Amino acid sequence: MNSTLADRLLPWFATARRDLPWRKEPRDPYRVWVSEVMLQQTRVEVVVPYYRRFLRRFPTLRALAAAPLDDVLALWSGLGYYARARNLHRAARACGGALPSTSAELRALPGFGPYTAAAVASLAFGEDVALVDGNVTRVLARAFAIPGDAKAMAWKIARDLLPAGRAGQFNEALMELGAMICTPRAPDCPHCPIRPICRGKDDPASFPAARKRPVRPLLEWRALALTRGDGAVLLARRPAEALFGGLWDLPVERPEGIRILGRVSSLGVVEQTLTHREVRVTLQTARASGTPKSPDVRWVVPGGIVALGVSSLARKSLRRAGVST
DNA sequence: AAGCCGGGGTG
DNA sequence: CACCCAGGCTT
Repeated sequence: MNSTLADRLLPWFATARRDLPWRKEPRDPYRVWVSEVMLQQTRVEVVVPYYRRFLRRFPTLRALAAAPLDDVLALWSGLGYYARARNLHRAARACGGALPSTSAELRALPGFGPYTAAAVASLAFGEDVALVDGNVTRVLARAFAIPGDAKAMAWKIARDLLPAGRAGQFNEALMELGAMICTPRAPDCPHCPIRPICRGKDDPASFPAARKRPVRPLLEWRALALTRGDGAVLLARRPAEALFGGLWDLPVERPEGIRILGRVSSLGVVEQTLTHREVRVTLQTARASGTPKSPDVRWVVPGGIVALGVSSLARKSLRRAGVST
């Protein structure tokens, strides 16, 4: 008997499956969606606490659609890739109370690419549709010894292997295998359920082929921590299309309507390494007063920052300036 | 097809 | 320090 990959994978998954908050049965499409978006390029352990907070504040799609974008970004603060939050919010408002139930319709909503549309459709609506993420690419690249860039071939193989009527389980099992056994480094081949049919088991490090990374350019920014007598700090909203778009941050210069009192002093340098950028912020501080002219500039009192979207880098600068976040 | 978009855990 | 994570959007 020539047993298939699905035949080996599904029994293993039934016993090894992690208990994650978005796996509660019956699957709620909204919850599946939120988890899938948060999990884009983001590890499970990082997502879990964000997911719990998000669902507590926005328990339903309607609650999310009714909320202001700033509230959504506030709960996304620190998670990164903030376009995900903006698209999630846009899609919630666009889909009129309920998610569409097919991958083709989902694909038309903002933030739904090939992966997320297939994930929500198969996991929440039972559609027989394959998916490929970083885990699946790695698992299939090894299992079938795919040379070079394995992504496109992985999609073809995933479709070929998909067991009818069990797409959701199969997709989740494939990703779980990639996360728990067939890991990027030091995969646990001896305990792998598909080891007998894996072509890459003797050389897992060769698959998928390594991509070369471009060098990280250095961004040199300035930031001004202007504080008021009552402890408030002045924040400015970043342009939507910029890095950290739509989030609140320390201003680069003195905004219109603001007077600086006394002397400007240095707070040194704050740094943050991103995937494609190295950011170095030269930080200064001063006492100030006045009323900002732009609505995108605000005095934020201590404790008020929690209600705004703020990047991890901005949080570092605020901490350096002695502002509690 | 390639570049851009965060942040952090891990070897 | 390099690598990569339940990717999508833009050009």
